[in-house]
Amino acid sequence: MIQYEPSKIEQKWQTRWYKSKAFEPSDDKNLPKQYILSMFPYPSGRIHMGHVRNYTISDAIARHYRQKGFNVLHPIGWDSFGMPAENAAIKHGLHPKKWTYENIDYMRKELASLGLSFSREREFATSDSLYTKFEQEFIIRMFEEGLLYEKKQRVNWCETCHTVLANEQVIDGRCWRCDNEVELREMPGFYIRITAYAQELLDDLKKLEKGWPKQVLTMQENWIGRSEGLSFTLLLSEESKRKTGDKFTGFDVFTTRPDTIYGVSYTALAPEHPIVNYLLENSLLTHEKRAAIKAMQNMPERERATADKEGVDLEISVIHPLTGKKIPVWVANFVLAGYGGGAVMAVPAHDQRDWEFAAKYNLPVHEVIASEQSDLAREAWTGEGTLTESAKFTGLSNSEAKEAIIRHFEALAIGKREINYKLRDWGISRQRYWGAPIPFIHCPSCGLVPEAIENLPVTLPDDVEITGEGNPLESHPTWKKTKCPRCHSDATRETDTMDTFVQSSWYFLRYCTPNDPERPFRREDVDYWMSVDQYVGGIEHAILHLLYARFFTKALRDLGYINVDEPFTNLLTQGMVLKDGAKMSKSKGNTVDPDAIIAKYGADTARLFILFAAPPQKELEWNDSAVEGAFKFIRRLVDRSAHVTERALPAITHASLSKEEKTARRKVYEALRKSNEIYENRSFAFNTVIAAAMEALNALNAQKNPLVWSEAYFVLLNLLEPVIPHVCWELSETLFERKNFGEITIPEEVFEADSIVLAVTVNGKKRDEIEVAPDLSKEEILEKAKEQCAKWLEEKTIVKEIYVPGKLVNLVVK
RNA sequence: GCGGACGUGGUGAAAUUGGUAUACACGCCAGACUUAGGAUCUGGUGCCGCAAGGCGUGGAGGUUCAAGUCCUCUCGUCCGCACCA
Repeated sequence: MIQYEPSKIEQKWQTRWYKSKAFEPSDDKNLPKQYILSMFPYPSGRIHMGHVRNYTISDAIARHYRQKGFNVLHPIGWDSFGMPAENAAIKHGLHPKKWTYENIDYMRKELASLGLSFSREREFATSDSLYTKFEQEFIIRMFEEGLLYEKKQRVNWCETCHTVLANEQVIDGRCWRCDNEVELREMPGFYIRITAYAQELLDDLKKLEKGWPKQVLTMQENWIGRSEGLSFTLLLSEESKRKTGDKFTGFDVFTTRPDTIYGVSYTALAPEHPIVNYLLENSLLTHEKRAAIKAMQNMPERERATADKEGVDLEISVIHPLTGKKIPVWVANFVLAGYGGGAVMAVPAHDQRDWEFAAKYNLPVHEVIASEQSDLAREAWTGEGTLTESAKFTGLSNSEAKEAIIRHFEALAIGKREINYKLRDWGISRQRYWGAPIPFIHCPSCGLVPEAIENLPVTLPDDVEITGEGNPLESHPTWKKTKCPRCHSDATRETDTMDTFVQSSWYFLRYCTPNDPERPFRREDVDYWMSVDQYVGGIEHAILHLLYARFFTKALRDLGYINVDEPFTNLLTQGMVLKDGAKMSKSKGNTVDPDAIIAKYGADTARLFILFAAPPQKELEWNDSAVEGAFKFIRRLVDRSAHVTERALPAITHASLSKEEKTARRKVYEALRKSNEIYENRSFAFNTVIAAAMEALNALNAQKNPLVWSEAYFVLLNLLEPVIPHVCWELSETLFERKNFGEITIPEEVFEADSIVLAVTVNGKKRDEIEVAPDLSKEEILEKAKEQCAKWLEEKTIVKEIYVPGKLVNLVVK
């Protein structure tokens, strides 16, 4: 028996690949290309099984395309800014930079031990100052084009820790670290105007329909949340105008149900609405009412969603734009400040929220859409119907009325058709040290000024102490002190750093030109490599990262940097790795350490198991004995290679072979055909290719022909190389001097059998099988089928005979 | 509530897209070799039944010569969004 020692083979090939730069793409831009990309990792310290799965999938795809003669870019890098580095600094007293770069060095070795065919020359970390430099340049260009702006925002603030907290860091209204109650605070921050691209981001989802999972497209569509309707102004009544000091004439509302306009019985403002604030500040409400409104304002938006409907009558009124009647104005906790002007027209009869609010505060309900199924005593009627009590629109169906009423408003110039999006602008400010500094300067005379391009990058100071309390850039003695690039007077640097999603929004472009110190990338390289042909990563990035990256690509296009509309043509969202039915996690203690698996069985076994146990899109349940099974298959593959006698693809006269030999040959080429198919149709169902290869090996065992064995190894090592590369390179080198890596033609004769087996079914139920010559006539086949199934045909009349060539015969009897 | 994905043996999963359901693997059972086996090899393994046979892709209907696959309804699991006017 030939020994299979994975550690020896794997080390040998990993070293050879590294030394020979085997996986660097060619500069020849005439070659057909494939850009295969996995989502880059955060350098948390050690790789986990999710990484192994992610990179094994993309590696198999990359290796396949290399064999097919493509120029393949399969890069790796590090998403290396972020909070865990600061947390480690607080906990272990390590500098975030040291911690991060040590982790990168360790994880790079771990990934190498998997035999991944990454380009080494294009690797970078997003915390490299060169990367920061170009990113800051992009941000400044966006500012110049109005795509970046500064405004005040309400944020979660922890007074004891002296920092802003992300929503995920607020647990039951308290700080995750010190347990102090979090307060909402208005703070200035930088925002990227992603909403300017809402329509294009929505429209271009169509371009991705072929290559992206439907689920992700739907999630993005919902997130962008386009809705079409009518926007108009509700004017304050004369006495209300006076009451609010003539500061306001009215407010805008947006509705998707203009057909219900005659059913408006009150209106409601968000607690943050300027009119509400005016009433509060000028003590125009009772003490109780003011307290109630303040309580609403202090409740975070996420909590309001689950809270009961609450409101306060503001004791002012507006005029209905069509009827001229007075309508009371309330403040309500369910009205969102950031959407549709922060105010709604309320139609309790035809909107469930409005109905609940009206029920609670005893407000009138006017039915204007009639339907037999409607029961307004129980709930609002939101379905179709006919308009009633709607002046000249009475009698129209509500879908006709929508259009008619919008046109009516436009004709009178008192309202207009409007499109609203749920998508909000992207707040990128983080009061954190370990991130890319936002390259702006606050000048007492010039205001907000971008840093001069020639001064970039604005880098982080190394001499900081990370305590977790406050932003170290803020407390650093000198860092933020600078000169205004415009007037050269003393000025202060912005101390916030950028959200790490900014870095991951353009890293795929940086890979196109290997580590150019002069520019972010070369235009011609991007033109050649982009878009990414296959992107592989977790479903958890379905919205944020994938939406931001799509936006960034479009924005950089419009800034003149690139000529690409969509960054990722095809997307594969891999399933999670589970153990005992739950996601592997340290806290659950159900992790399997990739290093230990590689040490015990080798990388090829780990890769084989991961690709065989489930299709890549599905969840993968870890199974120790199935890992063992994968190892045994490789060992058997190595062992049986002793049957190979030829050093090249042998010529075989198919007709001269025995039945078993023919079957073995057929199975081998079926596996090859399957392999080609899964890449072409982008299903990447490696599990079926591996199963086909196992079937072929089983069929080979039933015969002894050395030529058949030789041919089989020539083919099987070719198609298994993407999955178990080390052992395939080893065997291929020894047996065929690697001449079998490349395109292999499938001889069609192997699929032509001497005889074929047809199923015979009676009334669709399988009763027997017949073996016939492939060229036998339909009549003879039917005759034979009837003969063999005579038992089932006794005392019956055949009413129909169906013959599906190569498949079956169906006899329909009565 | 809205949207999406998915329900196939004891388990992970196949099924050329309407044509022989359960390939391949794990597990289990039996046997061979062996001092031994948690190694290796061989065979068996959907369910009920002694058998003939019957029943089987979450459930109920339907279309069809033929349905895991198409249609309608329904139950269940998972995921995303969630007071978006």
